[in-house]
Amino acid sequence: MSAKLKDIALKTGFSQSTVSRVLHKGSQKVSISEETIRIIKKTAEELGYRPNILARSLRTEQTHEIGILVPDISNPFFSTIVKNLASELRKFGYGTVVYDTDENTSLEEESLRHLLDKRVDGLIVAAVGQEAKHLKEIVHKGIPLITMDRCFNDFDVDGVSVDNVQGSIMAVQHLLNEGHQRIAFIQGLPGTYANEERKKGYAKALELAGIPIDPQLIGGNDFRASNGYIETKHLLTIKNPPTAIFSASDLITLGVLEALREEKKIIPQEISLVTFDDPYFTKYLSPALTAVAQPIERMVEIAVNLLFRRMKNPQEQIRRVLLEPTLVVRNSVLRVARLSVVKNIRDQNL
Amino acid sequence: MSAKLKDIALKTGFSQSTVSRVLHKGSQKVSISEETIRIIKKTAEELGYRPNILARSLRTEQTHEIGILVPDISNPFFSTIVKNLASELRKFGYGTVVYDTDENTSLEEESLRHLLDKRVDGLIVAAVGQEAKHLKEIVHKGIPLITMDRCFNDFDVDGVSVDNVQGSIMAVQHLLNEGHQRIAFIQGLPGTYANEERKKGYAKALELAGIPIDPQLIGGNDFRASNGYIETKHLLTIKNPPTAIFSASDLITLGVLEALREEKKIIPQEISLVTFDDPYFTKYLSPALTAVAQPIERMVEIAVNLLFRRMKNPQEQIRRVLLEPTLVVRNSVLRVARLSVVKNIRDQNL
DNA sequence: TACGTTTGTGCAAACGATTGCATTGCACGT
DNA sequence: ACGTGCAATGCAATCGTTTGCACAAACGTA
Repeated sequence: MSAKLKDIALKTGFSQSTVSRVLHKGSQKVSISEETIRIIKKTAEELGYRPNILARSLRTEQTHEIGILVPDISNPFFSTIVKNLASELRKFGYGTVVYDTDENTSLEEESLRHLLDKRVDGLIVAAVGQEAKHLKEIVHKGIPLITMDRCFNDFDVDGVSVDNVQGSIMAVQHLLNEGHQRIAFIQGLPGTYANEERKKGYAKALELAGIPIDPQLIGGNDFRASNGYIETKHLLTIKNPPTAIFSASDLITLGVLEALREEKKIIPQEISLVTFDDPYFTKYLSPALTAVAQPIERMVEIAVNLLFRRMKNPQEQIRRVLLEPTLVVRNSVLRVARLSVVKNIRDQNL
Repeated sequence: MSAKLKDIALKTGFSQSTVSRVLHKGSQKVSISEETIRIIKKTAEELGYRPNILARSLRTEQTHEIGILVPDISNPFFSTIVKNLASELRKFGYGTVVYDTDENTSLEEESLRHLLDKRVDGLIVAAVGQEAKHLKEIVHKGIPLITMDRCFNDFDVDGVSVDNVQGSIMAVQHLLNEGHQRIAFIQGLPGTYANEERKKGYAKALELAGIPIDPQLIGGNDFRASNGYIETKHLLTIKNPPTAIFSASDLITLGVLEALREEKKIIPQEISLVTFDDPYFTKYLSPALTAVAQPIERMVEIAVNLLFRRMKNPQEQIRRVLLEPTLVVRNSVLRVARLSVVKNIRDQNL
């Protein structure tokens, strides 16, 4: 179809090798006369030459493509990550191949296989997170892989995540400082790194405050809106309901909001709310939500950095970076009057 | 690295050709003995053979990849489209290569070039929409291309979009039916297909109602939140401000909400709002927004359908599909009392 | 028996680029 | 005058698959 090296070679009278060397300044070892370079470049231009990257990759065993795996690209958190990753990698001349695993480990395995079949030069993975076996295999094969956002305790690999424990602590301590004592936690998918860490932070904050954990106040089983909805409905029916809810992700929070509206509970007057994650629309909700924000740009930058470092030097020591989240205080938490706190405590003692 | 056809050939004693024919049930023309098939498949399994798709594509001139171009993947509308497209195409054994053009025509051209370099088998494009020249070239080269959501008047190519004129008419007529007379329109990027069509619908609805268009009530110049913010602020300062705002996209609407909150305008009591687009969080906003929803799943399905049809038969007649949008009525529009309507009209006559 | 036809397999040429190893000519030093 | 070295270029193998063509054996048929 389009022009190839051979065509240019034929037209200029030079050999294919020379043409190749001119057009792809690769092997700088050999020198070529200025005149030749001029002629070849000109003819290439005229013929509208475009290299066949399939052939090139086949030969060089490099695709200049990075595989990206995310659990749900329709989630703004991940689509923003993808967007930033693509633009960051472009700067270095790398393309991206994105797969959505739909929070599904077996789809994740399949995607990974495809990515390997495509011979990507490296991988950046926001894993589903329940299993790391397939990921371990890849690292074992020597393919550069960075985990992002989601990582594993039992899998020592380069990665960057936010400090989930810390984020939860910030959220819960904020609630405590505002006078809340009965704080519910609606969790995501148990067994995943993010969820366990966030739960740990919740527990830690309560422990530090000397408040015993009430198992009734912990519920939920996945990261979806429906989960938030169901759990909230349930929390409102228990004997001594929470005065505040801390929810483990933005989607869960949307479900919480829906349930609260249905039950005509006003935020924050009747119940307070803090959420993990801070997608771009959080501040437009009414009330604007107090949220634990993750530094996405920074995370992306570091992930790319780690990846290139690993690609350049496969022997390099493993690095795991933990970023600090930020608590963005908006209007979804009510300051509980001291009186009522005292009253609460008295109630409990009765 | 991994096993290749040659390895299997060597191990089994058959030729590479035979192995190839067994493993890739391609050319069914030739027959191969059951026994041979068994042996070869078994050895392939044992060696963990995975075909090198670079070599394959180089040879067959088919990549089984579809290029997808969207103007902003961090926008839930497009990320949902991408997600659905990927899953739909997977069913047919096709992979996807996604590029984000960042609403930037020159980046779109560059992405297109990359996609062609990658030898994708077809393209589904949600164009930036100001220029179609580069897209025309591609179609001219005979590469299957479908436009989606964004299309062009002066570019006759297969495509599927929502009926933007109709969507606007529905939105504006709803406002009119609820008694509004002064309806502002905050538009997106002028010159783009979607914007012009939406503006046309706005004008048409007013015309049908016999209401003259007040240029003061039309503003805006891109699809971003900041645009909505600025225009709203401005609209609130004019002498005879609107009682309702119709905004041309979800992002613009977020800007509108921010401005209205800053100005302490209560929706819908003090000002009504209808928005084009209906991302998943619209119903969680307070109040939940009345919105023009686009049938994304249907659109994706049709786009894929059109693409395969075109790929199968390049000569097929061109098809442009227009889908009906839906008006989702929620709580952001106030029914204006008849009295005040009459008063409005009297005021205008004075 | 002789001659199509079918069945199962192999040979070798593509696909388009890269690159180690020649090869050629020329300038320079001795 | 002769080797030495460098600059500029070409040869040809290679990456892993696919596939048209050839071919041998087996089979059916008259």
